[in-house]
Amino acid sequence: MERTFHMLLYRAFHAQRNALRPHLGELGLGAGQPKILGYLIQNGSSRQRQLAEYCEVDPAAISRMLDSMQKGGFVLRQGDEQNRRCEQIVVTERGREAYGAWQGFCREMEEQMLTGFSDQERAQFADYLSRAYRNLKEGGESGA
Amino acid sequence: MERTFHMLLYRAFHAQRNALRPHLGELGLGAGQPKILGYLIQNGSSRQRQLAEYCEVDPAAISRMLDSMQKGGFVLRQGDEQNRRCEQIVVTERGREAYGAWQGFCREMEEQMLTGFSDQERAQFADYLSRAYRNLKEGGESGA
DNA sequence: GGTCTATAATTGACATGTCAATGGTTGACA
DNA sequence: TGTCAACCATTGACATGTCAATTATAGACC
Repeated sequence: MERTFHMLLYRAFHAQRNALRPHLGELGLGAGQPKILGYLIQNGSSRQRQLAEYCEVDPAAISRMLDSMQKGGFVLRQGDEQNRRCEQIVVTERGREAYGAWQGFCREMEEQMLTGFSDQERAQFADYLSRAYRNLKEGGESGA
Repeated sequence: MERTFHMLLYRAFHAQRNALRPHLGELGLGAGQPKILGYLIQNGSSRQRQLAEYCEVDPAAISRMLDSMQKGGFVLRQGDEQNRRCEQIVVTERGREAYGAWQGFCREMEEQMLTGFSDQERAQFADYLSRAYRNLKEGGESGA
């Protein structure tokens, strides 16, 4: 039944998303939003352009997600004095809390996903995924 | 920088989709549509409900994709005489051709993605992805 | 036969992603 | 200084996904 890697990756990814969806609902976050919070927490603040690059997503998507996250009280847009084109985005306390909870859910999901994997297999799996990503990324840059 | 499996899987999946996107444009297909064609080609025809289960997607999404695919001449909806609630979906010649081309693009992409992977590593990678999928799937069924 | 429930598909409302176009701001350079 | 290109964010149009509600048909049971 078509055991292509395209299919395998799609299904694993999809199953992950489905496993996490209910928790997103609990937290009041959308699917792409925890990633944004994680980046902001690590970096203190960020422009939307940087967020888009980090998330590998169109800036338009970031813009709209931030609308919703700001409404939910997870982040703030504070204009940049030096450069009025830009917005500096910062996380609120509420955003930090939500991200902490999210990480817990992710760990649970990951344990479930990796049931029966030895430590060595986990490391190998992570390595394969990284290499696959890099291979595609490089091709996309030079080729296009 | 947060090396979670959630992140790793997301990025690999995303890179795959980005690599294939231009080809989808060429073919006039949307992202979820080749999967539908593949199923129809293997099974001759199908109801929309079955397609939704196979694609692990809401029936509503299938309904709208079929609208577009029918408009594009890739499939036909032919009512079921026995059960007028249902539609039997069939692939057109154009649909078969597009799917053939799609498979070629997928193989190319896969080669790119697996550059530097030995045969044994490929097999292992596929195995890990399948196991991860099954683990999540089972948990989702019993747990929820 | 008539009602009641289950099923197939569709539709609407919303979130997220793409691409293309727009608006403001900055900065470089003649 | 004035123009022009580059850049950041936003918006609109569209595809895809979710969930919830609706419509039409089937099938079961009284």
